[in-house]
Amino acid sequence: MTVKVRIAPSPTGALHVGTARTALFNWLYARKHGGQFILRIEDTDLERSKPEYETDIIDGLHWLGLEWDNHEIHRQSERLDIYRAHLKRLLDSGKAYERKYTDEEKEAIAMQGRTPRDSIIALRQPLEDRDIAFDDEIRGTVSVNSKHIGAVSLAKDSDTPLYNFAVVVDDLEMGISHVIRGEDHISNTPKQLLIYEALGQAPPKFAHLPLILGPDRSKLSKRHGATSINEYRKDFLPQAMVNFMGFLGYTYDEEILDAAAMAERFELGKVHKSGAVFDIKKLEWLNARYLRTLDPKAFKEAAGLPNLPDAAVPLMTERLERLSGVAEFAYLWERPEYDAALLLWKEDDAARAAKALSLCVLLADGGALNQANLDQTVAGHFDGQKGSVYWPLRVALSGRRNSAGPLEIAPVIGPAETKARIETAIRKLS
RNA sequence: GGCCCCGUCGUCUAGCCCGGUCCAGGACGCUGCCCUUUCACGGCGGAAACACGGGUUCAAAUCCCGUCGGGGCUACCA
Repeated sequence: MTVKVRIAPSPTGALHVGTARTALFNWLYARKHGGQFILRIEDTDLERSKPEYETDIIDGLHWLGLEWDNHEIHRQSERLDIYRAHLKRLLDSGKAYERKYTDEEKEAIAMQGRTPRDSIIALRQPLEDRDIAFDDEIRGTVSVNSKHIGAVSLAKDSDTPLYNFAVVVDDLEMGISHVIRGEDHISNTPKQLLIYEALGQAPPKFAHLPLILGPDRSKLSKRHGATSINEYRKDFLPQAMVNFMGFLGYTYDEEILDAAAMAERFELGKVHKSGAVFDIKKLEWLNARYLRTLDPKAFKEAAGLPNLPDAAVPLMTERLERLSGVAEFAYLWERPEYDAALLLWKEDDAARAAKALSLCVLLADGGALNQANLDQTVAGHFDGQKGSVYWPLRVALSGRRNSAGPLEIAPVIGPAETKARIETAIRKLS
């Protein structure tokens, strides 16, 4: 069977991590089987759909590197003719009908603050009770009795199809082989099965992915914090994000692997059944790992610091978890502000620190500020107390309680700036 | 409420299908020590889980039943 899958986001909000993860799994499955991966924008809800959300979703998918087939974007709003034709057939054959709302129903709708219409086009459902079942690729058989399935609404009118109907028609028309989507759609599936039946067509295979959960184990949503992929772009590398999302509902033998490697190993049947909590700590750990593998050019681009000297890169990547953390390294490109007291190592006094720094200036002048000479200074003048020399020197260069080492910083800022900063420190001590 | 899905360390999970090799393994996080001028990296340790109750069996995290718990859905949204 030719594999053809799709990601079908609705442009009623920015790209949600759940949607991104679903996109990834679909992409993985398509890659694994040499199939196609389609992007379909489900914008039948005219009131809530916004072009800027569509743009955001597309940008986010590009950022993650989840490219879809032919770069073609299918929009439901541009396929109205197709739904209309199918709807007409259903109406003509009596499989669908115009369902009048009762006064009670209208009242209930009005209670929700919407103005009710008089009728809707619905599926005419069989009267007898029977089990509607499907074989989920992840969960096995899922079965629901038809009496528990409510009215299946198809369209508001011939020009405005509703979700369940549009999805079925599109999946059919596009020849989708596997519908891989979130678990929150399980209860829609029996309704859609009824529509396939009315249309006289065989349904595709279904696979329902476990949900991504917040710390309280409910479906990840706004109240848990950032849910939009956009909000992660300033801190995380797309490779880390993809690697992380790949583990939300699946286990690979290795911890670190890229999308192509995941695709090789991916099997639908191995997807987990229960929801996974989105653990930002693990994402940070992964991100740190990926950051360290970046070459200077790639890092500078990702960090938005095009003018950073290459020598500064390893020093930063070894310490960063989030991209926005680069601010902590401002001492590499601007002279730091700090309190003189910070220059004092443990019980050392200003005189001792000043003496250490003066010796450092001498070394810096001679272009001899290196470990061997520094250690010699420590041994010769400071009773082997390395901190008495290294600490004030480091603070002179970084202005921080915590930072990279002085011998790492000096080459980055250059000899002249190094000397100037040490002299500034000595002045602070007098 | 009804329907559906799920239930191994705090979190992601291996093991469960094909019962013994599991006084349950790995990773993140937490934590102790080492390295060390600080931070980070790195190395070596530690604490930490089979939801509960029955049953089947010589033997159950693994099979069966029940209970409890959590979640999803219940639109003229998707």
